[in-house]
Amino acid sequence: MALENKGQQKLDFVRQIVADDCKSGKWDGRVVTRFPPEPNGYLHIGHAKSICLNFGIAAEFGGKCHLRFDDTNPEKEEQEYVDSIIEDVKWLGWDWSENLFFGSDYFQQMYDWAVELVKKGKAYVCDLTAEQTREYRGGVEGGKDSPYRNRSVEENLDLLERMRKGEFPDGTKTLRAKIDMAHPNFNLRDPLMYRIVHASHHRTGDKWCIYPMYDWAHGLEDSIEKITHSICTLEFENHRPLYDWFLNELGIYHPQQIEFARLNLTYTVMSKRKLLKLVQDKLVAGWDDPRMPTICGMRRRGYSPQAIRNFCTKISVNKFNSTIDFALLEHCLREDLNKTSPRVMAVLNPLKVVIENYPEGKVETLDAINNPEDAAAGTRQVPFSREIYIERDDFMEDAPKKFFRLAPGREVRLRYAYFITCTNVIKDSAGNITELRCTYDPATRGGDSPDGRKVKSTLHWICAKNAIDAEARLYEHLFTKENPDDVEEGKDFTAYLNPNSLTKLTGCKVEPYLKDAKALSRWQFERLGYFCVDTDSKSDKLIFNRTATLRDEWAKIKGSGK
RNA sequence: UGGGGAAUAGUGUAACGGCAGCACGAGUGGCUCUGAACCACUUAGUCAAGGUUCGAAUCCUUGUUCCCCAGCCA
Repeated sequence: MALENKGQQKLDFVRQIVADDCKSGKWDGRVVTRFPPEPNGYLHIGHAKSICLNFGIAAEFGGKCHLRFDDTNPEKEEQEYVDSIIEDVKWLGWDWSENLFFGSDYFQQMYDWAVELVKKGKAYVCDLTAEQTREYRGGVEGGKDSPYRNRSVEENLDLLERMRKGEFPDGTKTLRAKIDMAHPNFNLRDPLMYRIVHASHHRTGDKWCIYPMYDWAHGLEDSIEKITHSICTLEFENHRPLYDWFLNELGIYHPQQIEFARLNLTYTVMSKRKLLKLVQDKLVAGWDDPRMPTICGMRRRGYSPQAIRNFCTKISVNKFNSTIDFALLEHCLREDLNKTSPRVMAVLNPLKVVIENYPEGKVETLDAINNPEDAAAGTRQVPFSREIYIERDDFMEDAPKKFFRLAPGREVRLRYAYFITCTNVIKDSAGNITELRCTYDPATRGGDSPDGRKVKSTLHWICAKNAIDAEARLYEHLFTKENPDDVEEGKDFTAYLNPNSLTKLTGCKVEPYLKDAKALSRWQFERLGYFCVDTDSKSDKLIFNRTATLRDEWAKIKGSGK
């Protein structure tokens, strides 16, 4: 496992704490972190930040990182999500070894500890309804004590036991910690520990009808697993006093909670609720729609695990909210894909070219380099004949000065093949260009001219006789706004969905070399971008997702109107 | 309004009382059988005002702005 932080002496604030603790011997040199997802949705790039932080720290400091499902709410959690989360963390390249845990496995221990707190007079059964509980909690001026706050230990013990046994309907009773109803931090105003929910749990079935709240459960889970550094997001900062209170009252092993800022990305929504809405309202094709910032969506789009990990290293970790420029993610993507993706030629919008002085019926094969960044990737053979396809965008009848590509009378190079010169433009009755006539120079075979003359550009092309048809799916940002939540009163984040976020192109032409390309394999289509074989692709119906375009100088010139 | 956090180029992130640096983006040029990659250069910053100090992004004071918290969600 490559350590992205190896040799990096600047530690982020979390790693600094861990390093200091290792030095002082606070945890006897142990480092144990955990990634604790709730299995109620698919993982996204924001989770990747947390995953890389937790697993990364464990790897760098010679510790362990647990994968723990925080499954304390049976009404929202499903096995489907457990499976996808396991798959995604694995795909990102992290390994939890035997340390796969479920919060629900600790339900009995949690209950025993609750009984202990009741016996200490630190917890009580409360009969207030949800609405009353809210009223009693109060506002900034403070709350007031529940009328059930001073029940005897015996009565509380009896009621708690009967809650567990299922004697009471949902919502009629709760177990609450007895702390301080006037505390300025709302989380300490006698927080709920258990609520009654007669629902089947994806792992414990109907064994339990009371379920622990996050604040009660989470620290206990960390304690049981002997976590050293419990890393969570900023919104739990207000909960830390409660995290500490429970562990102190119980007098059990007490990890340190550390909070960091969650990831925000331009042109992206990150909350599970919003992603779920996109899926449920069919605004995207599913959780793994390549436009989604989910791990499975990005995988299908063609992102590599390494690109995502490099990105997570690069953005670092901090305590204040920030929004990362999507361009940085794309930079990390291209950086990795450039090194690792085999090159191939494909024509997205074909324009037929007939090379008039090339012998009819002749087919020859030419050597092409698979990856100029990686000599070990070797070479392949590309067929060539009299009729080929080039990209429509690579020809202009009235070419401006900065357009270097093919135009009437102009000579260009066909990659790995020959120099050709455009001699004639053929149009249909509506004036659309349907075909180009060219001549070639046989002396330039392979792409070099013996007389040393230069051409301004090199075009990709596909031999018409051997071309394979393919579909290409081109993606843009899902939203047209950098911040999709920045909308007018009364609208929500779906108001600025990009109508052009997906363009399906059929009739694309690709090299025969791609005939058996495997699902999810990643390629660079030369001069166009990085593409990934879609999971729905078949050998007789190839589908490619455009992961990212190549940086495109000409597009900038064209776009600026120069 | 109570409590908890935080502010460094357009964006992100370093500098831990001692030269404000790096990356992305943007721009210019070089190179090129990918207008890619690569290389060089340019651009632009300490929230504000006071104070301590030989010296402050860093310490102190005051202010400003932003984020989080009143689910029987996590």
